[in-house]
Amino acid sequence: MSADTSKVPTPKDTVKVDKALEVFKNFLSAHNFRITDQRLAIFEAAYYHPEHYTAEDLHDSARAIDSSVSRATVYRTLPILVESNLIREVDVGRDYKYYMANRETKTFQAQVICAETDTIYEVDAPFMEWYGKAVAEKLGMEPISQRLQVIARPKKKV
Amino acid sequence: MSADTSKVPTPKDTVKVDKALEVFKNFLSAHNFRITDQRLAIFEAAYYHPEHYTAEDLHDSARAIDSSVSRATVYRTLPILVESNLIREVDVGRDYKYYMANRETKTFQAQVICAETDTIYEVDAPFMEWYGKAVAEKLGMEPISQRLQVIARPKKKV
DNA sequence: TTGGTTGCAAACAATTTGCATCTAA
DNA sequence: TTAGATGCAAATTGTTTGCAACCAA
Repeated sequence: MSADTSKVPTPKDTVKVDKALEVFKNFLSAHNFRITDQRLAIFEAAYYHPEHYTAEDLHDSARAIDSSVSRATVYRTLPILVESNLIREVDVGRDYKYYMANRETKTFQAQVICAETDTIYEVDAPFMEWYGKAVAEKLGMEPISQRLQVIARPKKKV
Repeated sequence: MSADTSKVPTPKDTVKVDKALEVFKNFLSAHNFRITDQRLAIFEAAYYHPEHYTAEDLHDSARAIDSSVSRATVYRTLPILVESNLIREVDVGRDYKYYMANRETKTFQAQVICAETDTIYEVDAPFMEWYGKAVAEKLGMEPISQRLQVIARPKKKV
């Protein structure tokens, strides 16, 4: 998350932080959206939040940075963050949505949801991109996005 | 769907209809649930409904059979139908759920959702069973269920 | 100055639930 | 007879929206 206070941030950290923040600011400007304290607080909370989080989680985290952030503004800012590709939505079929930072997106990822702990794991699933394309192909279509989700339980040790 | 009215139902049709109904009635009895007119109407509407449908769609269809069926009873009966494996839930990430009859389930099916028409297509995806297992395996888990969904658009004709 | 933003509270929409009444077994 | 079912309407819950006050550009 935020820099370890026990030492000065490394140049590398600074560069990374600035890059994402810059992307966000540029995105706002490019769309004639204003750069407000609330949006910056939500960005910081959203981009550096570890693991998956709900809108409510994000509301809490953003308030810790700027207590004036309202729930409505969180909900209004989430689509902007998703659109700018800084975070992504992870819908696992609950009645609320999860989000997570897009810090270092590599290959396609599937979600494995543990039925016992409800934890959501992101797992590399490199073949999916191709396989989803093959499935869509059967209907003469091309994929825009896809998701593979596996509800699973821990294997019993033998 | 229902028998062609231009001819007498074949013995085969009759057997199929009776079988599903019997499964439902047996399921109810086995769980000490009562066999009511409303549940029978909902079963019939749910099991013979073509394609995917929402709870609201089902409510309409069931009312056409028995006008006394309330929305609450539809919602209360859906889990029973899913549990008895006569229908299955198809969650495509909207704010309401879809259902569809489990008439002849063969291999694993993926959903392809057309971004232009919103139509949901069920497509055989025989490898998924194995692939989902492989993905869960990476975490030392075994799959309980899985879903592959592809949002797609029609390919442009060249 | 002014058009985009905000917080608040009310509005929404799908689904669930409390309760008095009904009914299958 | 009686435990389970039903319809109705109210409640729930995550999310959206109208609006007057605000404020970034």
